[in-house]
Amino acid sequence: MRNTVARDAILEIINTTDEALSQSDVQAKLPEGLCNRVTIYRVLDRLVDEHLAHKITNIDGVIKYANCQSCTTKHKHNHLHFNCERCNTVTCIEAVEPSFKLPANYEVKNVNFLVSGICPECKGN
Amino acid sequence: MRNTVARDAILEIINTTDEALSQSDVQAKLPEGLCNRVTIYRVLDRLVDEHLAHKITNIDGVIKYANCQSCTTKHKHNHLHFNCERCNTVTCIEAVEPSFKLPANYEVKNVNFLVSGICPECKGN
DNA sequence: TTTTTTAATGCAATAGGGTTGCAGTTGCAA
DNA sequence: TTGCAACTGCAACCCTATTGCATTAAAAAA
Ligand SMILES: [Mn+2]
Ligand SMILES: [Mn+2]
Ligand SMILES: [Zn+2]
Ligand SMILES: [Zn+2]
Repeated sequence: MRNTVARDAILEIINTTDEALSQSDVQAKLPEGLCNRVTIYRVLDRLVDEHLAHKITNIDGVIKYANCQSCTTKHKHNHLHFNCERCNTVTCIEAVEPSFKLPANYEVKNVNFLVSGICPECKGN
Repeated sequence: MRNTVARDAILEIINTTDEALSQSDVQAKLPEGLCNRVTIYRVLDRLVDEHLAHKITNIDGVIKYANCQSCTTKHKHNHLHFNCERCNTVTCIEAVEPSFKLPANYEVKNVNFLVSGICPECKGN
């Protein structure tokens, strides 16, 4: 993958933000006019292909992206994601991996565990 | 809630289908022209309000609806949902409730556990 | 350094799921 | 039977996301 201005800027944002970001979230953080909005969609998808970011489908159907902690050869993201209804953020709860056991013959390829409610920050205010 | 033709038909479909349905899935099962597509959206939402159906956000962001087994005063749906990538269905796995424990001060209001992969039917074929 | 290759981008159009405002209709309680 | 709020149809709209194609620009090759 080529090292472009858009890629650098977007990866930097993903890596320095502690909440999952949608395309429009990323756009809001990018310098005005750095790149086209379609490019953001494409770069984010490429970062997923490169195992540098992972996708989360929020409860409202919007796709959010967050950096990968340690995915080299393949993605592994069974951790929980929390969507705060008040501040409307989605955060990776890396420490929590829900356990479950499917009946026989189900082949699991991908997991999207999303819990929504009120986050500690909003709770305290 | 009033007893309308659309409500009756849609509730019947939801209750006799063993997979979660989107608005367009419901529309495809309804007799041509029985009601407007907007009505389907509105009826489905009303069924959720009445605790007769629950919502699931699929991995692709599309909202699906399935009947409630036993929700009277409030919804309780911590069970797993499985999305088959091959036959593109979403099914309630009522028997499986993933266990997890959030750090302190998170208030959970809603849960959306979605696992995607290959279902037993598709696996066998 | 210059040339070449092709990945990456911008732009405009398009798709698809879902919502909204409002006028007209209808279930059902009185 | 009547009155009215709940429900519906329709058209317009919103939002997220994708696609086709011409152009640009990394970075490999010369
Ligand atoms: Mn995550
Ligand atoms: Mn369910
Ligand atoms: Zn919050
Ligand atoms: Zn299947």
